[in-house]
Amino acid sequence: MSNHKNIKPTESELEILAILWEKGPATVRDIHEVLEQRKDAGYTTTLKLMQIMLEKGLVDRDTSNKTHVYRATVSQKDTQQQLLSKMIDTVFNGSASQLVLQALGNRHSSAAELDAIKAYLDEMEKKSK
Amino acid sequence: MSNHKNIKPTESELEILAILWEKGPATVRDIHEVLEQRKDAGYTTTLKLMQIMLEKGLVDRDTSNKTHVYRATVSQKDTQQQLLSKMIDTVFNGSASQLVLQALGNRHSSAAELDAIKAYLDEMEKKSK
DNA sequence: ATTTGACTACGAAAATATTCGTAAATACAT
DNA sequence: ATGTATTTACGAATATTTTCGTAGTCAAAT
Repeated sequence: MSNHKNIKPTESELEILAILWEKGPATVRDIHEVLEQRKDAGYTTTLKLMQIMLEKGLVDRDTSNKTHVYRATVSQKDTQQQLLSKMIDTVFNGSASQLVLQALGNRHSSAAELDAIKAYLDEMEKKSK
Repeated sequence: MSNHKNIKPTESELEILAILWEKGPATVRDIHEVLEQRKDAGYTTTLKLMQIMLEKGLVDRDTSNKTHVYRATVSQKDTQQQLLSKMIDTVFNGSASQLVLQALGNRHSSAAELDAIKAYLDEMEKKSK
């Protein structure tokens, strides 16, 4: 029952969220240093983006120190779910399993990962009986 | 080795592509009638979008009759792959299997679909030996 | 031949997203 | 205290996407 709000981050916002999810709470500079490695954007661009994300409620921040610390307010899982759902609907004809096969097909997954998926499938079938 | 180009349709373009993939070649009116059911956009809006898609090479068209017939030039599969890849990278920490579990979790898939996935996994494991 | 209706072309407005420059605030070192 | 470096705030320029109005074309019906 987690979350009913529509999470719709833009492309750039998603990149920032991803970093926040991975590293946990971080400053603008932290984020910017990561982004800098793949794109070239100015520092204030990152800052502005994060301020906009604050307005939208995608993040909040601790302003008790001069250098603010930002934190994602939307969970990675909810966001994943949201985006997946949309993608399945629009690009995979509404079929989750079609997406699954496609995802497994063109990526390498370790044997352990595959086993985990199989175990999960077994679990589902058991429950559905 | 189908396709090296970067397919990056916008949100609206993707909706149109989805319809073209499903119905095959279609006129602007065909597309618009489908879109009309979920959003309210004017006819010329759809037309303009499709003209832009033509410029970008996402579609081509048969102009031998007055009413042009559009056809997707990018395949559904290539587009799926492209979008999936990006999504896995940015939202699923690079792990395809993480995406798979998430996709299976919150959607209903039929027993037959699940079996198909399992069969596929078995196939992969066999080959990797 | 004229009207009517459906179509395309196209420019441009409106909405949204991205980028950046500049100013003000703060902390720290000299 | 003054200078330096780092930060935030914020307006505004730019770029991109979406929307639509208007004009012109064509074919079929009157």
